[in-house]
Amino acid sequence: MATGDTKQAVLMAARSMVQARGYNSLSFRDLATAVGVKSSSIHYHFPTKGDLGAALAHQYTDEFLEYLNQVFYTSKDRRTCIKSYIDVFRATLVRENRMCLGGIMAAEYTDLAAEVQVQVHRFTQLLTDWLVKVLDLEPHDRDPVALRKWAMAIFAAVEGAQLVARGCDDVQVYDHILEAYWVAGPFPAA
Amino acid sequence: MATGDTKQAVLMAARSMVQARGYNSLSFRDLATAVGVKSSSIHYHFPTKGDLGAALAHQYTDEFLEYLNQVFYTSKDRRTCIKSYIDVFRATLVRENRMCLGGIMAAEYTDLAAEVQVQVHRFTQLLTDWLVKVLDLEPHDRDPVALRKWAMAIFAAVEGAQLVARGCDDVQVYDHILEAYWVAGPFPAA
DNA sequence: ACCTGAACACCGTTCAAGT
DNA sequence: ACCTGAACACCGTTCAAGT
Repeated sequence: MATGDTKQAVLMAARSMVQARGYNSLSFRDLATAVGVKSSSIHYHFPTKGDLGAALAHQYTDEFLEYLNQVFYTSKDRRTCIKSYIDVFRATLVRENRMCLGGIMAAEYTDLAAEVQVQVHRFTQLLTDWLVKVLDLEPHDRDPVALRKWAMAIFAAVEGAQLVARGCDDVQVYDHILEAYWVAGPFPAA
Repeated sequence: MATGDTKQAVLMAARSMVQARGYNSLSFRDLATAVGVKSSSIHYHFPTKGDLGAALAHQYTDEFLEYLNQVFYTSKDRRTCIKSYIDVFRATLVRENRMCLGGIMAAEYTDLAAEVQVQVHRFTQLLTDWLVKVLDLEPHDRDPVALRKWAMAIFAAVEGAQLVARGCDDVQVYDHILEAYWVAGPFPAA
């Protein structure tokens, strides 16, 4: 086996396990079995579960953003970008009712090691940065502060739709919620 | 100790523990220590962790709804009802960065016992029922199907705001997101 | 450099035993 | 009716030992 193969295999296996069952349910022994190694070997690459979780979230954020930036540069259209954004979250849901790593870790936040919490912040920050960039593609009347709040609102609304749809075990729920978002936003005007 | 006291004490302690650290992190031994009894005693009242989780979620939903119905009957005003709804979710967040039981269990959904999953569905169903009732207080142009989607959108948007704010460890984030929701809903119109 | 086996204190669960 | 202690197979973690 080439150098770094085990480490990458662990990260890959861990990612899908966390997205499926949550970070707390992630077991070094299950992980070891999946990769074909002993649990103590995983501790060689990731001394603590926190180290693994942090590496996992960091890599996840990077790849997520790489994809989003690709979307941004190929479309340069606000509505298309947001539609693609929505589709990524939908796709994870379809894949065995999985959830966004950032979302599931936010739910488990209080119980996370400090180094993992930092990665949750980083994920939220970088994704809302991207959304700000997208919203800025077309003219609007919001100042920078209001714009960031708007981006966070979109981020939260999509995370929430995914969370609720997962709880309903039904991707259609995700579609219905997003349909309603498009119509008028979640709240009554007056 | 009077009859049923231990059982109720277990439910109360378990609720705040789950809201703080998640269902998966709930430990029968911690719970036993908190209540002042041995872990095997808890199994007398709740044979499995699933039994405890289901009882917990059921009671939580009932109390939540009792409060919301109180709000509904005293105000009978759409905007006031939704503002109260938002405030309840804010209050749980303020209390030591806790989260809605329904939300945190939705995140852990795949790992939950079937009887707990059912209670997650029940929570979602009854809260959106209440939101439908509230939205119906004032005239609108949506058919029953669209109305339910609207209610689910509000439900998801608020859950999402709580989730993201928790991940940021900052109640202000919750306020900012809801501020943006009120302005125009999360998505750009055109 | 990378992996392992054995040990530690934890977990949910079971069950025979106590009152 | 309610509680307990001891046992079971599981956790993450550590560490001395192997190659």
